[in-house]
Amino acid sequence: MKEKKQTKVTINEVATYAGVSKSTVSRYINGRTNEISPEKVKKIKKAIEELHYRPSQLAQGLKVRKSKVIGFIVADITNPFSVATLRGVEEICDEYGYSIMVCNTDNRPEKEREMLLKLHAHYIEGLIINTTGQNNDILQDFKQNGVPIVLVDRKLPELKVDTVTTNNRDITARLLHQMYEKGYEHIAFFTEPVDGISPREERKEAYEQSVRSRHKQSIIAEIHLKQKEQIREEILRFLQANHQRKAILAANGLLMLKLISELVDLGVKIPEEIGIAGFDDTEWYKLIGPGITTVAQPSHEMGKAAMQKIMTRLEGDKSAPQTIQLDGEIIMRKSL
Amino acid sequence: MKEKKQTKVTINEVATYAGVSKSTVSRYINGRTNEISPEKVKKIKKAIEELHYRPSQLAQGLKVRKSKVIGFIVADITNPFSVATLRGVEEICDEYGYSIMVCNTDNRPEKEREMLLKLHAHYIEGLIINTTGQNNDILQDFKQNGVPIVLVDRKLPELKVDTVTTNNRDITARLLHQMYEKGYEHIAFFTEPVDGISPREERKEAYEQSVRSRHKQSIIAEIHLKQKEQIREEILRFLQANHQRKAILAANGLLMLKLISELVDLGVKIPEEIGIAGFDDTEWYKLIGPGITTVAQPSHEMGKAAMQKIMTRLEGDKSAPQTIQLDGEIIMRKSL
DNA sequence: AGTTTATTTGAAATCGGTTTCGAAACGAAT
DNA sequence: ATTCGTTTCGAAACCGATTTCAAATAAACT
Repeated sequence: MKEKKQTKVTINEVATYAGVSKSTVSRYINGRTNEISPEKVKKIKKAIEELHYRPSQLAQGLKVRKSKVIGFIVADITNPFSVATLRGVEEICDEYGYSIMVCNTDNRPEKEREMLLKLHAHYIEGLIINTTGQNNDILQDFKQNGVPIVLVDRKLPELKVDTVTTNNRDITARLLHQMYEKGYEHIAFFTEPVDGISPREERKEAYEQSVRSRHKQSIIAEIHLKQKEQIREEILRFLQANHQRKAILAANGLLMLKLISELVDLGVKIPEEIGIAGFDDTEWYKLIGPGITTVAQPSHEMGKAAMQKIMTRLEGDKSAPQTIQLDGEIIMRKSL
Repeated sequence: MKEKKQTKVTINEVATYAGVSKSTVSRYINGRTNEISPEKVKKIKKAIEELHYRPSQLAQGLKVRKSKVIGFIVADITNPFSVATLRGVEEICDEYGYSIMVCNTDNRPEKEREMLLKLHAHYIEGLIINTTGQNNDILQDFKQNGVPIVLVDRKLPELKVDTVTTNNRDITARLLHQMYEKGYEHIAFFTEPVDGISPREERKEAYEQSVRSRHKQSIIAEIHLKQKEQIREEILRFLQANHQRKAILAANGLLMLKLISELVDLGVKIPEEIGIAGFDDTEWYKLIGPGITTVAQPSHEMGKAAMQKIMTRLEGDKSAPQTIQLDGEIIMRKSL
């Protein structure tokens, strides 16, 4: 069995097989069957089926400047939040026949930069991005070129583009309110370095404001997850401060995971010795310890909304950039 | 500010800007600078930089039949196993400048079919797939067309293609061995319907064999996750059988999650009243109850291996299809 | 029947690249 | 000065589609 040169079937082959010109086949593909005589329609249809023809997205894209691909850039694909968003995006993409190129940046601006350039070369028609915020120039370029961008989760005020986020401030305030209601007096806020990342910023600010309005002292621990020891130290410091009725609010899921890990290792009882709550709900939080109280983000909905926005932009909507804010939900469990 | 017709910069513009022909620019792009005089090289380089030129992957791909894209089809993207694999694939893709189109099939053959056709239209150069096993004809086509395929996790013996899996049989046997060592007498196997899906099949068979070789009775519960009640019923049935020293082995992560959920709801003590163990380790298993014993699959490595294989095939390796079997690892925790 | 109008159709240009092929330029060899 | 071998380069064809444009055919109207 020699090298089968078995090349893809092209529009030309369909044309000759059906005995028409490729122009006509093209018309057929694009649904302009009203411009074609019924017999030829039949023939073309037959030819396409028998040859298993499928138009090349590349050729098509090259000609009409539409790749039918959208780019999805995410800071950390291992975060379940990202995956849920991806699923939402995918759902809408499917509806419209779009494909997704997924890129992971590991929160590294240079990698994000590369990915952006790569996607650019692929003529993506739209971009959904959970950005590091360090590549605004390229994003600007996309925008100039008429490629709609939607920021998810992380805002970027200096860039005037559509954005889908959670109502971080409000939901944080409400969660804290409930924590105070439950009698916690000293609530610490554990966060990764804010670094201009909007949800972190908003949560932190909401925390500070909440604390301030109750004339308490804010206790903020900034954790670098790379430094394995640091989180334990911060926990110990907080635990050893001799006040009662303590709780920790963790600013994101990954941090929460580490936090619980340490607490379990230290043998600290939740919620007796310390209450905890955090962001980014996942199905297994209910199984951990007494069940962990969290803010569930509507990630899936966010993905859907983002892609939907891309589509309306592609369909010509030129209205001012919109910020869609979806509501998170507080899932009360026994960790408080 | 009117419609900026701001179109992408093309090779032609670079050519005229640099005062050379596009052939020469093309030569430059493809690194054949030895065929170009040093001055022109300089000029072209300058032009490219100043114009921020990046060759169109579409045009390039159309001509050379290489899209620089690989397809990754996964049965369930919300499964952490899939994500870990994706990360592995991505890592290698990056190295070679490839992009990934991710498709989720929800384990539905028709959706898988659509995705396959879509990817085909995009001229993907390689395909990594966690298949439902119902679209072998299309996979066959890809293969015929010279698009390398790698199956991950799920084998398909009737298709002669490269495959990356875990040593399911062996690791299952070993886990069961350890369970018996620990004194469990009655071990039930909970699985989703096997449906020709190889890892499920292998795990089940290994279980049956293990049980048989010890002259015990196999207790297999086939769970349809759609039917919410069923899992609880099966659990109760097993619990109520009046033998002692029971344990459940769950065939995959999702099932395990439901299982634990129910056990917690029922207030059954793990491991006192029942031992449990399962597949697909994730970071939070150590935090659930006493810590859940699992088989950790080397998902990330599997993704890397799969993509690596694609690359060697693309580089011309014509050797017989290979099955790469990576070792899972038993992570013993307190749930046994 | 003759003219006008509407409907079908295919040839050719185009999208942005790559590649073949032959011409021009250059120095070296005769 | 002529010939030959390299090296450097651009014109043109091509990848697989879409689209314009004008020709051919059919239908409609005097």
